[in-house]
Amino acid sequence: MMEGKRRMVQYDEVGDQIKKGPWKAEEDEVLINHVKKYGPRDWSSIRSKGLLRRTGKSCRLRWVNKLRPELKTGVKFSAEEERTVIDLQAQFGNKWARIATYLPGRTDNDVKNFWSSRQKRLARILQTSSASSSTNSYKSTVQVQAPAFLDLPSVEAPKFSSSTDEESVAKSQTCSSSHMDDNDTIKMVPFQDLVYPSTLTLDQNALQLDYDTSQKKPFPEQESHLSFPQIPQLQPDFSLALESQDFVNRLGDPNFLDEFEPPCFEPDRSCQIAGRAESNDTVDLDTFITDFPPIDLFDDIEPLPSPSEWP
DNA sequence: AACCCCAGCAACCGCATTTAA
DNA sequence: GTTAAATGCGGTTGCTGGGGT
Repeated sequence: MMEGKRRMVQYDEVGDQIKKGPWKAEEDEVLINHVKKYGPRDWSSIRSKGLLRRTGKSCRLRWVNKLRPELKTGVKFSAEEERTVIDLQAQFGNKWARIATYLPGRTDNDVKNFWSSRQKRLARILQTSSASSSTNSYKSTVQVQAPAFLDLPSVEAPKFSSSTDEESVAKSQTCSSSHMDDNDTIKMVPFQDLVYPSTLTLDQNALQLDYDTSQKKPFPEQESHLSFPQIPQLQPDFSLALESQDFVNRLGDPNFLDEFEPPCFEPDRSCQIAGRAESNDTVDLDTFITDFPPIDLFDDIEPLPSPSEWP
C-alpha cells in the first residue's frame, strides 16, 4: 500500500493516534458490535470509548459502504440499475446519495464509482473517435450554432433550496436541451423553456422514466416544495450504443450526424434552436466539443438503428 | 516472466448541513 | 439565537488485480 500521501497514522487534538487505511476484520467486528448495541449512530463515541482508533467519520463510512447487511457487495450493476442511474443522474445531477436511495443495496459511493467509470469509458470512446475523425477534412469545416443559453434574457431564476441543487438542475437541463418527439427525431427545446416552468410545453406523459416506478418511492420533488421543470424522457440506451464498436466506427462518417434531424452538426446549416433561428452565431466544433457538451449530452438520444435497418 | 495500462473499488478530505448544548 | 460537535455528501486519490503486450 502506497501511503506517501495517505498517512496511516495521525494524531487528534489530545495526541491520540488516529488509524487510517484499510480496515481489518477485527475492526469491522468491533464496529458491527457497536452498531448492534447502539444502532448506526454515535460514531464518535467509538473512539472516545477506546474501541477503535478511527474517527467517527471513518467508522460511519465503513458501516455505510461496506458493513450494512443489506448491501449488494461484489455484484455488478444490472442493466436496469445502469439505466436507473443514468436517468436519475440526468434528473438530479451528481446527487449520488439521493440516487442511491432508488437502488436498494447500493451506496452513494457505488453509484459515484459506477458513474465515474462510465464517464471515463465514454470519454475515451469519444476521444478515440475524435482523433480518428481529425484525419479527415469534415471536422475542420463543421460549424454549429452557439448554444441558445449563452445569450438568455435576464429573467428571475427559479428558487432552489441550495446552490448545489440549482447547479445540478442547470446541468441536467444543459444536458437535456433536446428531446425526442413522437417520430423519434431530435427537437431542440428552448433552454428557457426548460428553466422556466411557465413556458414549458413538453408533453408531461413523455417525462415518465422507462422503468417501473410503481414499486419505488416518488421522486423527492413530488414530495417537497421543490418544483423545477422535469427533464424530458431520456434515452439512456444511446449511451450503451455509444460504446458499441459499430457506433464508434460511424463517428468518422461525414454523413453520420445527418441522421439526427434537424442536424446539429451539419456543415453550412445552423442548428435550429427555437427562438434563435435568426442567430448567425457559430462556433468551431472543436471548441464546442471541448467546452460545451457534457459527456452525457448524448444520453438523451435514441439508440441508433442497427445497420440492417438503415435506409 | 516482466512490464504496462486500466477498471473497479475503498477510503480520505474538505465542505455543507443538521443537531445538540 | 449562537456555537460547537456530529453527521452527511461529493470530489478525489491511490491501491489492487486482471488483461494485454
